[in-house]
Amino acid sequence: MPDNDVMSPRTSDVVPSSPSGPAVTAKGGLRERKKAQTRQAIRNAAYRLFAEHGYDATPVDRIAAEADVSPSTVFRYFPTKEDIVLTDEYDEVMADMLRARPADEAPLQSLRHVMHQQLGALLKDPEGQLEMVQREELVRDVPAIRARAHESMSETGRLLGGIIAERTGRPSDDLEVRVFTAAVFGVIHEATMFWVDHGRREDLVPLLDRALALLRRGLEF
Amino acid sequence: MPDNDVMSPRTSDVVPSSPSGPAVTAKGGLRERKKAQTRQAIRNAAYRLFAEHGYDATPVDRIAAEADVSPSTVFRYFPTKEDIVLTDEYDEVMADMLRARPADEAPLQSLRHVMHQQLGALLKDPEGQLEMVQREELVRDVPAIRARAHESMSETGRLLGGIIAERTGRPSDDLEVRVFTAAVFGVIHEATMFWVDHGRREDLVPLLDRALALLRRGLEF
DNA sequence: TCTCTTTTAAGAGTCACTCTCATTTGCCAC
DNA sequence: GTGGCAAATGAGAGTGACTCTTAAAAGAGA
Repeated sequence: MPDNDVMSPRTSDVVPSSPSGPAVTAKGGLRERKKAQTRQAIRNAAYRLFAEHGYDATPVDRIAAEADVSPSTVFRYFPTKEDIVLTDEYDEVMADMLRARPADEAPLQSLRHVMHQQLGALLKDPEGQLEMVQREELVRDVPAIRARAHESMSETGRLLGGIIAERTGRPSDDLEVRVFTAAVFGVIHEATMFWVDHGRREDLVPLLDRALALLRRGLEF
Repeated sequence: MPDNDVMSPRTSDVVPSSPSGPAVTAKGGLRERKKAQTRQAIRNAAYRLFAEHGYDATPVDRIAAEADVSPSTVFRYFPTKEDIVLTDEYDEVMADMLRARPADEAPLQSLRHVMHQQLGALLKDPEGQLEMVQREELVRDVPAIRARAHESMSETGRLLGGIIAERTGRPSDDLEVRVFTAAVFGVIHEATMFWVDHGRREDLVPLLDRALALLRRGLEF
């Protein structure tokens, strides 16, 4: 009786090697390609239907039908309906970016650079930009998704916090480190929400910089 | 056809006047007393069962039976199962505390004082202390509750942010104000989780002070 | 005691999610 | 190619949170 574990590729088939996978099967096989394809089909169908009818008014069965798979397959790829929206495929990428920063850089600066890189990559192609916008609008509008997005941010924070702890020679669940990442990611999320709330009329990057600058000056305003 | 709106008393029958209510019915009637009583019965039953069998393994029907009410009544009092745990009855209290602070005090200091007051009141009687500990452990252990707790924190932040915005003469959804409250409440939540994670062996108040001090010095550590 | 209104219980229905099992399908010798 | 193997899928039943409707019960006030 084999455990099914189709999910969490954590990266599309562009990135060559994943440091987490236990020397898994090759990535060019027909099987792998079909999986990625199915995953994307489900996600596309979901985004389309969410945009048209709204999140709550779109049953998973409907998404399955639209993506031409069975409902059980949807749940095999995404543990919950929310997860269709909330990819955290970027976590490992950001972790690598952070590890690449000079060890003596102030943590706040390191994270600022990582954010810049990450956003730069994301906003480069219109594809990724559109998906980000759709996702953030769902985060704004759907309470269940917003709550999960927060949680997801916390996890990212914990991951990157571990790296910073290591770099500064502190225990991995040091209070200061945890508080630091909580503050930074909470602030990033809030600035992003501000951006979405205001119809994305200003550029996101300067908004993030303002937010992080406020943090750096000890929240004096 | 009257809309049922039993829920959200937002305060037990101790506090005399609520600034939000539209001059509602008196608070000493038998009806009101029974409502408060039912609400508490449900909550007590829930906490007892959660402690004994775990959150996920406790169906709402079971809670209803234990509290001797029908399942529909449970949902009339608490919109979701999570809400049985996540009271935000303290929000308005904290808002009043914040309004009572001197207008020229630094916002970070004001919130620090409010937290101290609030925690002081909460930890005074063993009743409230126990309920807080139970709640925070559920927040730690149950992802759904943790996510909602985060959300709830954000709402509190938005409420108090409005007061701070007013005080500093800024628009109510000013970026700086939003980032400020996001940082402060994110940090408070993280420090509280740290406290719970470490078995509550240290006092919470000093931990919060360390966390807020880190914020004040611009996250340098 | 008699109304009026609020609160409750009961029950049917929807939907997210889980588990199991039989069928299909890409994979890999041979 | 072909046959065996493991992985992926589909189908269906089951659980549990939550919604909505309706009729009975119970407090408030005359």
